[in-house]
Amino acid sequence: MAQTATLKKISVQLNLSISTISRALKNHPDISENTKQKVRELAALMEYEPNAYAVNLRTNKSKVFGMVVPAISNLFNDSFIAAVEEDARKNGYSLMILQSGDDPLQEIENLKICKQSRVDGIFISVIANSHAGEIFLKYKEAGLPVLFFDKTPDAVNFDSVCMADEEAAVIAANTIIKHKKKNILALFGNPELSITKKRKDAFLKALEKDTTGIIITTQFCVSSDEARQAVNKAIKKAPRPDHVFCMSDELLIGTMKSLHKAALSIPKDISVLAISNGLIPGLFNPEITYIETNGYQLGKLAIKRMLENMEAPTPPQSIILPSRLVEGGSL
Amino acid sequence: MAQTATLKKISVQLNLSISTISRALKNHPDISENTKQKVRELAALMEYEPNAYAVNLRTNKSKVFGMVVPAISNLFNDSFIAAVEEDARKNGYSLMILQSGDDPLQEIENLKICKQSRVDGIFISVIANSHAGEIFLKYKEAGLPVLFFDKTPDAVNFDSVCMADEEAAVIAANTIIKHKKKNILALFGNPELSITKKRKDAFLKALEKDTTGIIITTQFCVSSDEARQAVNKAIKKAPRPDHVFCMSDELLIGTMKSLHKAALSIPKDISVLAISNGLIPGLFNPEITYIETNGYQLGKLAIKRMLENMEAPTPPQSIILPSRLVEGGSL
DNA sequence: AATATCGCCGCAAACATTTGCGGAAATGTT
DNA sequence: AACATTTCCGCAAATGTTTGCGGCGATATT
Repeated sequence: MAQTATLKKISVQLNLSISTISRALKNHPDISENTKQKVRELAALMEYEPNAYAVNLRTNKSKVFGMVVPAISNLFNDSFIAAVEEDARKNGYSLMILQSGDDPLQEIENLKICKQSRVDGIFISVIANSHAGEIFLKYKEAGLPVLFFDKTPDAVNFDSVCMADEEAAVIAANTIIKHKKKNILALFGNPELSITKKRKDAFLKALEKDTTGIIITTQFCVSSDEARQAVNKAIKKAPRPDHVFCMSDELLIGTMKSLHKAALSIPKDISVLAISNGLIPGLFNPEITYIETNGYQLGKLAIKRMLENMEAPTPPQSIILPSRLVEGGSL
Repeated sequence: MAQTATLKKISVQLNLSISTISRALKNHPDISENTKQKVRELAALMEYEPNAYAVNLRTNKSKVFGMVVPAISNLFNDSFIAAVEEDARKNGYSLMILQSGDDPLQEIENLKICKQSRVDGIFISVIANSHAGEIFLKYKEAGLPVLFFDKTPDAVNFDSVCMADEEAAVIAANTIIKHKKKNILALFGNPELSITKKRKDAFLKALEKDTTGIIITTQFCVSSDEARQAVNKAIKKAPRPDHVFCMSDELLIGTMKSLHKAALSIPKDISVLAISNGLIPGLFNPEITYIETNGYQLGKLAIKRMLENMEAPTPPQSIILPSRLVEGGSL
């Protein structure tokens, strides 16, 4: 209950001025070693801690980053966030997290909260039908760094950190060709997202190279359950697809539930390939072959870029994390 | 690039005092409707936003909660955090997240960061060998609310929100008895955690009631991989266990990898039961029967409790969320 | 001995906001 | 017409910290 210590309280005890206390605690050369010693001792005794708000007010810096995501609880986002938090903390920054759900208004609201909280920078993965385009521009002009990750708008001239979406899709397509699959069910996420378009276009284009007559059925699913139903339906048709491609963990989960229920054997009856963070594919037997999208690594890149921006403003960059195939036994 | 608007800047434009602007924007009755109108218009035009730091400095409130967890990326924690963030935001609060890893010093450091950031309250799930006991006491005495969730120290006189750990363990034990399992491998997490002790003690005690001669082997595993190795070893022994109990998702994952590799059929060769958030058990075929620990629901309870505390300080409560059995086909 | 240098420290303004108090003008009351 | 009340607004202090500038005594330089 002891009142929290302030510079002033220390100063009256020691019969010194506030400025001297301040300088002593920051090891300013103007202050003699003698008084520094005294000040430090009393400060430690009184458990002095600088009032962050006063500091922020004075310096106009908060040492806080804002993180705006559709949802925290997501196999990709959570590891991304974990990585960003780790390195932010190591560099004296904290992370403030806001979820947008799938509500464009909430996303805008969250950006405003970041602004009002005077964060020093914003990480954002945009929602499907984001309306926040002009806000990004405005913030940027106001000198508030905005960094997009994973799900980015089509805006240029911003920092962004993404998976190699096209590359991943191409690897997927080539893997499918290599295994001579002929009747493909390809599941993609929310069609409003540019990440979906990119992956789908690259996937289809890469498959076109195969001239042996592949049948491709593409389907958009915005939830695990939609994927399950899509697969349910597809495997009842004749001819049954001999392969399912899932562009995300969510879709993979739905797919596997359907295949389990239908008691189809993988990869004998049907093969499976996904783009994933890696946890989920490892749970099945056989393990699912996947193209890795490493949220943790991406987070490391993102925070690195942001910290560079804190040092000195640099021209915007698009950073892309390469993909790699991790072989399971599902194909 | 326009300098951010302040009360002062509005005041000079309108030839009014700063205090009048401040009061007008808060709809203070002292100010005439006429000038309120003018002020509001100009404020909107200039895109005035109150400087959070100045407000916080003045009011000594931050509208920010701190969340200290061992790790964000965790099937339980991430949904807990998501729930807390949702309702915090709805009530005008933001969430600042700090990860402790498994480093007691980092945990203490994170608590200090919370204090220095002048958060209005702290949610914390402690790490295995936490050294932060005295700090909690000190913060509490200083009027900074601390709420424990999930992994709590043995401290009394604090708010805490937990799963019904004993109850879940008892349900598990009874389920095992009901299914007449006789040779049980029981996997528990970090033995330093009180949650582990509680679950283990309750589990063993409930199994004692069965007098038909059950063999129980308990094992502590601090990672998914340790669980995998433990199961690997156990199933090679004769007689082979006819059941594996896992107190967490992490252990379940390791267990399933081992069982898959050994090509044991569930539940014919061996049955499985877990305490889990629900996502992972649903991925297997058959789905794993589990006792539910709902991080999301727990988060809702936690933030509700914290917000009550903001209204008016209330005596500490221990809130316990009941458990329920969710039947899969693994038993 | 006069001047320059240096070590050590305090004054005061600035950051943006909130709020108790008081004051002037306008209106209402006898 | 004298007084009381109400309406509307400004002054100034306070929150805790940072920092440019200047000052004073002591030592060093010529």
